[in-house]
Amino acid sequence: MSESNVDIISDLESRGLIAQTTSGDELREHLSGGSRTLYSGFDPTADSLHIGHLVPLLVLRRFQLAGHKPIALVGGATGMIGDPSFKAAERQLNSVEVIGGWVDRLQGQLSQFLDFDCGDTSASVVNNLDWIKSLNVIDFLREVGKHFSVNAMIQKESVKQRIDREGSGISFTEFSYMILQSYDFAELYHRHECTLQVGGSDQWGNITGGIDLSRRLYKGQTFGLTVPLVTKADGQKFGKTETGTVWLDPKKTSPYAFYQFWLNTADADVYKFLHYFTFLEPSEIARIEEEDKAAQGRPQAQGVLATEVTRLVHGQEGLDASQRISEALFSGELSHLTESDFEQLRLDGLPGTYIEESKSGLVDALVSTGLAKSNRVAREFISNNAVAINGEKCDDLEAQLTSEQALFGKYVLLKRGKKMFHLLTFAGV
RNA sequence: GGAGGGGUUCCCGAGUGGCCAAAGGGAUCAGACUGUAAAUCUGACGCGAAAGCUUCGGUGGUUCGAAUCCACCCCCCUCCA
Repeated sequence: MSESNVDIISDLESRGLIAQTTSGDELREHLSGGSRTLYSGFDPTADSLHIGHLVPLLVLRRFQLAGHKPIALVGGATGMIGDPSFKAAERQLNSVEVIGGWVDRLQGQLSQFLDFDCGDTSASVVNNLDWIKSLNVIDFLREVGKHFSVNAMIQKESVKQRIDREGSGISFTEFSYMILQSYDFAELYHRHECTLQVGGSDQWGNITGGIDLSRRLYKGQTFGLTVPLVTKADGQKFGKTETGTVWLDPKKTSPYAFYQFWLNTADADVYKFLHYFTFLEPSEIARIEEEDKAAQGRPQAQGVLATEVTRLVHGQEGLDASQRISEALFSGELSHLTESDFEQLRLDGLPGTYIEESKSGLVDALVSTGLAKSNRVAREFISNNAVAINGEKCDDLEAQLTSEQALFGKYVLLKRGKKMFHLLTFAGV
C-alpha cells in the first residue's frame, strides 16, 4: 500500500467502516485527486484512550497509508465543555488541571498509531486549545456565532432528546459544543487545508456543522465521513468487561487482559472486528472465515484478532508477554514453569498480590484478591469446585495456603472459574 | 398554582399489615457440555459459618408486627392553568 491512487473509500467500504459520508462521489474524486489532509478529534474525557477510540484512529492510519496526511486533534478546549451528542444527561465538568494532564496523555497515545516521519504525508497532533483559548467572547459571537442558526442546531438529532425531554435539559455550555467543534474544522481547513473530518457516527451533526462553517468563513469545500458505532451481535455494549472499560494504557488494562478481551470475542462479531481493528486485507479475512467455517471446533479468527490488535497497541513485546501468560495459564501445565517464569508473569501483568504471613485461609485469600466478592461467595465457589490452587481443584472450605505448598516456596496461583487468575507471592520468605 | 400517577434489592417489574430478604424476567457469577465460544441444562445471586443483622425515595409515627397504614419532606411522570 502506498500511493494516492489507492481508492481508500472503496477499501473502507469493503471493511464496513463507512456509516455516512457527505457528497459521496465528490469525496471519492477529491481523495483520488491528490494527497489530502484530514483530521479526527479525541476529547480528553479520561486519562487514556480506550478501544472505542481505536476505530477512527485506525481510519486515520488507513488514510495515511493511502497517501493522505492525518491530523489527530486533542480536544483540550472541547474537553472542557463536554460533547452533548446522544448523551442522556448533562455532564460534570472536570477541572482545568485535570484535563490538561489528560491532554498530555492522549497526545502520547495518539502518536503511537501514526507515522510522523514519512515526508508529505507525515502526521501531526494538534490541540484545539491553541486556537480556542485566545478567542474572546465578542469576536467569537460576532464572527463565529453569527453563522449558526439556533433553529438548525436544535433540530440536530444528537441533541434532540436533551431538548425534547423534560427533566434532562441541556446547558448553554454543552449546547455550544457543536460550534466549537465546527470552528475546529474551519480552523484546520484555514491553517492546514484540512478538507475531511472523520469521526464516529455520533459526530455527524458536529461534522456537518464544521463543513457549513468552513464554507461560510472561508468558502472552502470540505467533507465528512463517519465510521459506524461498534456493536456486538448480542446487543451488549462493546468495549466493556466485568472489570470495566478496556483501555489502551497498559497501566490501566494490562496487555494480557487486553489480549484476553479480544480472544474472547464472540464468533458472531469476530470477522467484523477483524475488518475494523486490523490491517489485514478483506480477502485475507474472508479466507480465514472460510477456513473456520470448514473446520470443526475452535476458529482461528479470535487468535488472529487478539494477536493483531495487541501487537498494534502494545507492540511485539506486549504481545509476547500476553501470549506467554495465556499459554501458561490455560494450558493447565504449571509444572513447566520455572521460577523466573513466575516472576515474568508478574511483570507481564498477571494480577498479583503479596502476602506477609506465612499462611492464609483460602476463603480469605479469595476475598482479598478480589476473586470473590464476599466470604459467602468465596465459600460458594469452593463448594462448586470452581477454585484451583496451583492448578489443582480444591473444594475444602477450611483449606489453608502455606508457603510450604507454594511453588518455589513463594508462588501460589489461584484460579476461580475458568479464566480468573491471581498470583499470590509469599513475601517474607 | 390545580388534578392524577409513580419512586421496591444491578436493571425491568410483582407485592398494599404477619406466610417477605421480598414473585417473575433480564444481567451477572459458578458447574455440566464445549472451543478460555454460542445455545442449552443446573445452581447461586443484600451481609453473615450461624444465630442474626441491614434493605423496599427520606424522616418521624400508628401497631405485638410495616415495603405495605398515617404525617411531613424530596424526586420523577401525565394532564390542566
